[in-house]
Amino acid sequence: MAAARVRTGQPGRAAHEGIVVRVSLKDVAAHAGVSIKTVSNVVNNYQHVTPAMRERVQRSLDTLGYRPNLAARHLRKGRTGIIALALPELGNPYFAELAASVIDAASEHDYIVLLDHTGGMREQELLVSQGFRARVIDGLILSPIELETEDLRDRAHDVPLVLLGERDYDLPYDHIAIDNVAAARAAVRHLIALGRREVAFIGARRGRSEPAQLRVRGWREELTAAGLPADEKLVAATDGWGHADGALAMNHILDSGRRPDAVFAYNDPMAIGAMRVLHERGLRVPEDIAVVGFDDVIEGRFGAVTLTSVSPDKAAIGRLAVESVLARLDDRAPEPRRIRADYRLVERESTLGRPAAGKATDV
Amino acid sequence: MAAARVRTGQPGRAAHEGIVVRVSLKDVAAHAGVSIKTVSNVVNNYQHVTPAMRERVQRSLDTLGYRPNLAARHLRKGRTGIIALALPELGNPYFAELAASVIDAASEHDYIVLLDHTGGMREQELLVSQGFRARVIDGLILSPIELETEDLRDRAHDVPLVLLGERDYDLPYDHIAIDNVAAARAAVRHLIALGRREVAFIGARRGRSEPAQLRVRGWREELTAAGLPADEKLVAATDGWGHADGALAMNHILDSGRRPDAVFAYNDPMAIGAMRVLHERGLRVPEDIAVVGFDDVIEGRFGAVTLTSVSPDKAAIGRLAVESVLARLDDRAPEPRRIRADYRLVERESTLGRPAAGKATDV
DNA sequence: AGCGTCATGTATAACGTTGCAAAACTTGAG
DNA sequence: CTCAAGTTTTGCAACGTTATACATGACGCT
Repeated sequence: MAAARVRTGQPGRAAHEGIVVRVSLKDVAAHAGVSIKTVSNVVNNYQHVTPAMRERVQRSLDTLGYRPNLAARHLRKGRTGIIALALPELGNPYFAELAASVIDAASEHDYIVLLDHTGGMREQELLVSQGFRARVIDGLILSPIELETEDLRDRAHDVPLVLLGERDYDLPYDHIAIDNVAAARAAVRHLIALGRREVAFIGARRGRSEPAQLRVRGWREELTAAGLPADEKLVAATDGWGHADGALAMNHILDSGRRPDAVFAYNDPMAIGAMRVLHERGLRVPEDIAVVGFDDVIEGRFGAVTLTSVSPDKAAIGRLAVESVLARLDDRAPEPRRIRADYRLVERESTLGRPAAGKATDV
Repeated sequence: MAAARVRTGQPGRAAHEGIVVRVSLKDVAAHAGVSIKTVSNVVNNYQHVTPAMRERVQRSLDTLGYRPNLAARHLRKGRTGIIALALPELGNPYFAELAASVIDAASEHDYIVLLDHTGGMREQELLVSQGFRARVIDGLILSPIELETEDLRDRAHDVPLVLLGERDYDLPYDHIAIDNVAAARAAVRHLIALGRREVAFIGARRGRSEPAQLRVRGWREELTAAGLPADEKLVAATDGWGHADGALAMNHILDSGRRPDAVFAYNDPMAIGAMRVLHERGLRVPEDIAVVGFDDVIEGRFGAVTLTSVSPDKAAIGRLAVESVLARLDDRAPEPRRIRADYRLVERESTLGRPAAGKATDV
């Protein structure tokens, strides 16, 4: 009962008994006996206000419990204090952790985050990028999967856009990502250094847009550099990027009669799905097959076999994304930039030691 | 260059070359040669507009590419079209999946979701519940952890609040949750039916507020009902609810010299953390120790040992939460209600079969 | 003393929308 | 042909804020 919707007919009366009425600058001005603008000046920390006046107004502000009406402020200033973050899938812990990092970074600048998910579907991504889903935002951070260059080219919109993730567009937008090719090469290099010779890649996306292409390229380049064949038969394409897709892809490779001694997965959930399949089929990780994932999500650290993974600096990515949007909003920010975030390879049990089979003679 | 911030000095000019200028009702009215209000009427599907007029205005609307200014609309109507969702931790996949479900449900009603996370900390939860974090919202869905009854009692606010989760407050707010006691009892009953006699509980929260108390109670009640001792020494308290906390708690119990034949964890991440510890210490799941989790997150289905778990109907919870908020917004909605969502127990490998030790004579 | 300069406070006009009530039309009955 | 009773359209005010430009007064410098 206490907090039901209550509104007095006469706006401007002070709050009492825990019931809130909206109090506006006008009310505060009346209470303090000054003009509305002066109250506004105090609220906005305008420079030229005498300490005495400031204190007097502040007292009224506190007494009445004034809280600015953001809609009005927005209408006047054209700013909302909200940025949107559109991610493919919240179910993937990488994106969930990234979202948390963006929310925290935004919060430091007094910005609030409106979260949306696209399911990685072009249609949804288009809607988001055109601003049809959320229209009260100052800026947009988008992690696209299927979106094409032309979809973004004619984005008729003045809301600053910052792109996240692996997709690479030749367009004048800020783009924040780790160096996916280099990171993939580091992962494959690690496997090769362990004596692995047949490295499969799971998670190349079906369809024309090939969002996973940078990681596939890294895989190919590193194998080639090591003088090993980059056998495209060992690249398994999938429809999605979840645990189940990883499991499917792993089964697919094994069913084809191949028995790679290492697997590099597009991301951790897929790697974990693949490991489950290996377990079901009696293959040991890492002895028979080493596995490397991507994203370093928390669950990779608690399986029966902990997962080696490429670990992007999520906190940095979130922070950089927010800062880029805000910079562009304020017309600071030079040319659109491609920003590289840090990453590192975290080695765990899934790549511990040399292969059992290939090195059987050692035993 | 194409989509940089561009604004003409003269608002009201039509869009051209992919550059957007803000076009208002006034511009459309001028273009169509009618009053602003008539355009507004068309936009809002007002009843008394002749088809001819409607079409004429619509043509101008389309030509100029009118899009309503939500700030102005909000200022006028007092609605934003945004509801906030405040969750403890996005890193926990349960909450991530729940967030996805809320976003989808809101989207069906043309509402957008502002996401916040509290870290499960009272201070943050208080801020959120008082509306200090997000002030542009029509309603709030909050999943509290540490918040106390008194914190909510004097919530001086007219924004509808809907509570989610296990915490139970005796306050006039809608509250959506599964029957935690019954669900916990079902989990424990399942363990007992498998012949387990010493069931540990991990994840009772330290501190006075005891957010996990309902599940602990279910554990206690079911054991007692089965004539088994509910040994409080088998209840492990933790600081958090992540994988690491589960691992810690499991180690704690084993280090104390106890060797339960089953573990019921507060949630899946804790259960998985516990299973990792069991694996490290050479205990087999489920032969030596059966494990049941809570929340049925996706990762539980892909470990080396898949996890039996209580599966709340997340889609329903999200939908019910959104509907409750909106109902209260429209002053439909009777008394504040306690709504029970469905759940079921999903049995997987971690509770497959009878204990190896206790039933050794059978072999 | 006179003048310009600067600090401080204020009145007013937007921002784009919708509710209200009145104006301008239609229609039909008498 | 008039008038009442609609139907359709319009004008105006208001939502709460801030930018602009102006008014006031204090101060320092000739």
